[in-house]
Order: sequence, then C-alpha cells, then structure tokens
Amino acid sequence: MWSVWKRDLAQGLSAAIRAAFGVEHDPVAEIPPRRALGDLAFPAALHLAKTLRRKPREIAEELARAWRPPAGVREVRVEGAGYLNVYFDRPAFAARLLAEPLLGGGAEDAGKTVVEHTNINPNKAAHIGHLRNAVLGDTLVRCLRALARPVEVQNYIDDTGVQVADVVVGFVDIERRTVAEVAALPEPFDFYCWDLYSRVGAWYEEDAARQHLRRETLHELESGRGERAEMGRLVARRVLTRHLGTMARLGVGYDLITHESDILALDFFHLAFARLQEAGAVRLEADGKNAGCWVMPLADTPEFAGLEDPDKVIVRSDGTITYVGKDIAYQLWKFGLLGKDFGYRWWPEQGLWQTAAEGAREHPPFGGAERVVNVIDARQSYLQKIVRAGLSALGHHEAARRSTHFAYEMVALSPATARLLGFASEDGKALEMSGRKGIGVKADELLDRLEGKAREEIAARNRELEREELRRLARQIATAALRFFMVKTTTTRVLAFDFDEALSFEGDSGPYLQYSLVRARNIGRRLAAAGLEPEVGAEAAAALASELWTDDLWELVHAVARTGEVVDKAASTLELSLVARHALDLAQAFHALYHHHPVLHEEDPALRRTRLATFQIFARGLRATADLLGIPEPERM
RNA sequence: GCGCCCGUAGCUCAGCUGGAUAGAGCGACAGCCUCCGGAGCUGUAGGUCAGAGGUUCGAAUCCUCUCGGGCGCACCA
Repeated sequence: MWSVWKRDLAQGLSAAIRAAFGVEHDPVAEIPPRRALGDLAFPAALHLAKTLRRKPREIAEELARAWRPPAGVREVRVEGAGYLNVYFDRPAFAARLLAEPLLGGGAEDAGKTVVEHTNINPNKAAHIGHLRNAVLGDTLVRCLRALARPVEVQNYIDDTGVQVADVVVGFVDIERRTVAEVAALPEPFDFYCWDLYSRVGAWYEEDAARQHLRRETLHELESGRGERAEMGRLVARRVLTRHLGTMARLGVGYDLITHESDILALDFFHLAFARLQEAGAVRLEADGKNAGCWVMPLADTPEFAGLEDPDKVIVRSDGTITYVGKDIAYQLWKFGLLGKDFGYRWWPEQGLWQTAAEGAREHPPFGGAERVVNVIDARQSYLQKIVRAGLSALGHHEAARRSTHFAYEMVALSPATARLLGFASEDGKALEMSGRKGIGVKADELLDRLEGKAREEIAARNRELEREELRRLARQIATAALRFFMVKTTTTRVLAFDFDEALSFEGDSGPYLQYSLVRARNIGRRLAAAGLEPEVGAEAAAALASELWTDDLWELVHAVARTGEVVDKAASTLELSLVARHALDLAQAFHALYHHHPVLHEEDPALRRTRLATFQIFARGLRATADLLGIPEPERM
C-alpha cells in the first residue's frame, strides 16, 4: 500500500507544479529524519530552484498553497531549506495497516525465476561458507514469493567433478575400501569425508604420479561405469543426504535437485557443445599450452580484454569436460533453450524431485525460466561471466542478459576463531577457509553449539518445560541466530566469522527479534487474562483521536508501513541485508516503546487502545519480515 | 600487469537513486525489575567518514588519482 500511496502523492504534486510553474518535474519522496517533521518530504522546490531561478523556500511556500493533497493527508508544511513536508492522518493510516496486506499486492504475471543456490560439492561436510550461500538464496526465494513472483529453487550437485573424484581416490586407493564397506560407515558420513578429503590433497603432494588416479577416476565418474563410478554415486548420495538434513534444520528447502551426472548421461553437454562448434564459439587447439583442448576464445569480448590468457578450456585434452562446459549446457536448459529435458524422479525420503536419466512419467514442469539467478560466491565471477558469454556466443543475448550472478563475498574465519580452532593465521587478518586443507567450521557443528546454548538460556528462564518443547524452541532460536547472522551484513563484504559474535543472542541478533515478538504477544495474553479486550480492530483504531498517536508511537507505525518498499528494493537489488536491518529497526523501536508505554496498566481506555494498536501493527510488520528471513516465532523463550 | 570488492567510534557493521544534527550492536563507565519477561531499557564517553583533488546550493554518498587490505585472472569448482 505504501508504494501506491507515495506514487499518488508524487503525481498530485507533479500536477500542482505544472499548474503553478508550467514545468515538468517528477518529485521524489524522502523520509524526514524525525517524525515531528512529517511522514514524507518532497525536496522538489530545492530541485526546481535552479531552473526557476528563485529561492527554494519561496517556491515551496507557493506550492504548499497551490497543492491540494488527497484524503489521508492531514497537513502539508514547508520546512528547512524548502522541503515540502506531508503529515498523514494517523488514525486512518493506522487502521489501514491493521487490515491491509503489507507485502505483495502487485499481481504481476511475471514469468518464472529459477534460483540456483547451495550447490555444495557432495564430497565433504557443509561449512559456514556454504551456509551464507544457502541462507541468502533461501531468503531471496522467500522475498520473491512474498512479492507474488513464481520461483523455482534448484540445488545443483556436481557429482562428477574433481572433488568427488578425490574422495573416491581416498576410499579406493588410500583406504582400500570396497563400496560395501563405505556404505557401512557410520554417520556422520560427511564429517568422515571432510577429514579424508584433506588427507587426499596431502597424499597427491607426496607423489605427483598419483595424479593419474584422479584423472582415471574422473573419467569413470563421467562415463558412469565401473567400481569408481559406483563409489562416486555412493559418496555423492550419502553426503547430499547429510547436506539436505543440515539445510532442513534451517528451514532451507528446494524444488529440484539437479545432478551433473544427468547432464552428462543425457548428453546435454554434447548437444550444447555441438552448437558451440557450429557457432564457431569453440576451437580445438593444435599447440601451445592448451594443445589438445577445446577452448572458448574470449579475446574479442570486451569484458575479457586485458586478460593474460583470454581462452577458457571447455574440454580437456583427455576428453573430460570442465565445469564451465557443463554449466553452459545447464544454463541453456534452465531457459528452455536446449531442446531437451531431464527425466525426473521423486525422492520420497526427502520429499522432493531430482533429475534422472530415466524418470517418472508424470512430474511437475521444471526449467523454462524467464529469469535465472545463480547464487554463487564472488570468487567465481569470472566463471559466471564465461557462462553468460557462452549464451551470447550462441546468439541467446536476451537469456544472457537475464542471467544474474548473485555474487556475495566469502566467509573467512576471524583471527580469534582461527586461533581457537588451532589454525595458524597472521595477526589481525581473517583466514580463508579451505575444504581441501580441512580449514573451516562445519555447519552442523555450529548449529549444535547454537542449539546447546539456546537450550541453556531457555531452561534458565523456564523451569518446567517438556523435553520436546525445549528442543523445538532451542532449534527455533538457533535458526534465528544463524540466519540473521548470515544475512545482516552487506553481501559485498567479506564475512569474518567469529564464534563469540555468532553465538551472541543479544543486541543485533535473531533472538532479539524473536524476543520482541514474544513480548508483544504476551501483552495480548495478559489483557485477555485480565478480562480486557486483547486486540483492536481497524474500525476502532480509525476512531481514535489523532493526538493519541504521539510521535514516538507513530514512528513505529511509520516504519512498519515502509516494509513492502524495503522488500521490493531488497529483491530487486539482491541486497537482502536491507530486510534484516529493517527487522532490527522495528524490534529496536518496539523495545524502546515497550518500557514507556504500558498497556495493561494504563487506565485510560483510548490511550490503552492506541498503544495496543501500535504494538499489533508492529507484530504484523515484524512477523512478515521475520518470515522472509526464515526466522520462526517461538511461543516463549 | 588487468579486473572485482572493502577502508566510517577501541572492535563488528548501518548510512537508500547526493539533502535536514553521521547511527546501531559489542566492549567501557553510570543507572533501571513491588509494575505487560532484564535475551530488555535509559544515559555518558568515543568519529580529520583512509588521503588528496573535482562536480554541486549541498558529498560519508557521485567522478579522478594516491595509499592500505581482500579476492579473482587453472586442462579445481
């Protein structure tokens, strides 16, 4: 409702400017720094001063007299250097916020957006870097859905890549285990692989000749035949199952799991590759350092000019395919441009669909996107550029334009945390994580610690809780703490992970948001218990006197009204920290008011009702926002 | 060398397409529970917004350069 309201005001003002001065101006609306200065401010007179060669304040005075704002506006005043400040009719506005939806509304019949996120190599445990990806991706999905845009969530599994190959080498060549033995290994299997993977790296370094085992294994994985391929499938399946479990703890889910092995089995790559050849976008190198490889030359593309080596290998000299090659095929499929589809199988244990070489007869439609968002960390920007260049090379410029790389900076370990975990780090510098070296914090370990701490905190405040309820509440609080931590920082900033900070449930944290909701809801409960009306309806709110909404209360109502605009902006700019900040702003404003504006103990019914209505509006706003962040609302805490 | 990101309070970070007095959290210090839950609130101290130019009525914000720091530019992903 906010955006529509703002637009209407701007249009009315624009008409007034035209009538008064005979010039076209598209007024922008700002939010005044304090509510005493009004609810919206138009600096139009400041902008017009130059063209009209008059003092801004004079122009503003004249506009204030000429403009007849719509119902819902109580007053227009000139302030400061020449701002035109608009004051809303508070009771009427509040009543709308109690009744109307805060988000969405704009029923745009947009096409499907495919969001790809998580994408963890299925060869080791997920770490906190992967969590940033999954949380950002899932939050984006929640925002898009709240804005009524059709979304399909895909989690791409590179089950035929070098990383899985390395763990297979670890099992087969280092540990000499059979497939049956590996199948019998106890959980947590992904933790076991975490250690094994870092051992493989060291093992290769001891003897360079061992590299051939990696190549042979990779070949077998791609062909899908042989014992190593069998082992690869087992490892990928077991680790993926663990990853999905980790994500489920956080409320992160998917519509489709896409397996790279199916891209190969169904010859997606060869289809795409044939087109690249036809288009002359790839060539076979006869000599030089890439002799025997099929490369995509990028020297002519302005984006890649200046690179030392502007050619990208698509097919290696041994005939195996690089990730970029497979990803171009995948990206084509996402847009429905490949002319071929996957098979699909239902995965009952996980309750989701996954690709297959041969699938079920009936399944929902997948792919066919109008827009694609790939959530991938910023270190892969170069590769994502190449994938887009591949689409363009095939003439799919529109698809390339609608492919968005949602880039975020990596998660590193703070110096204190690196030291705590026994990793050497230079003083004062964050330490980059490395799966290959086994440096990192496992996602499940962090979640376990968060839940453990949450359980202690809850138990200290609530004596007689059932074991099951305690567990559920602890999980809700841990989820809130972690998700908020991952989304509150701007995506363009490296996140220095620090245990103390991540485990904090105070200040700007997820639990702080939850606590404010619990408090707000308790007010209604206490009112009901005391035999007073536990909530205020929209009509009753509209009937309250304007003066009852003092500036401090009003500020909170005003902030809730802006929610839809914040979400819109977050989704369109992919800056999801805006949503987290907004939630924090709401909670902080509420907590501050809470102490000064008692409801239960207020004698005056009108004042009591005003405060209650304000807190109800707050709860509506924060609930909607927390939902987008995947932060659950606990019963108590 | 080329490209991307970052530099704001002791620490971690906000600061929207330039606009009214640069804000939070943590930490420090001083307070607040006979009263809707103290995972909270109130107050104090703490800033040449890395530096230098430029654009503008107006710059933390836009442009240029310089200095720090991170990350890319593989037959890994």
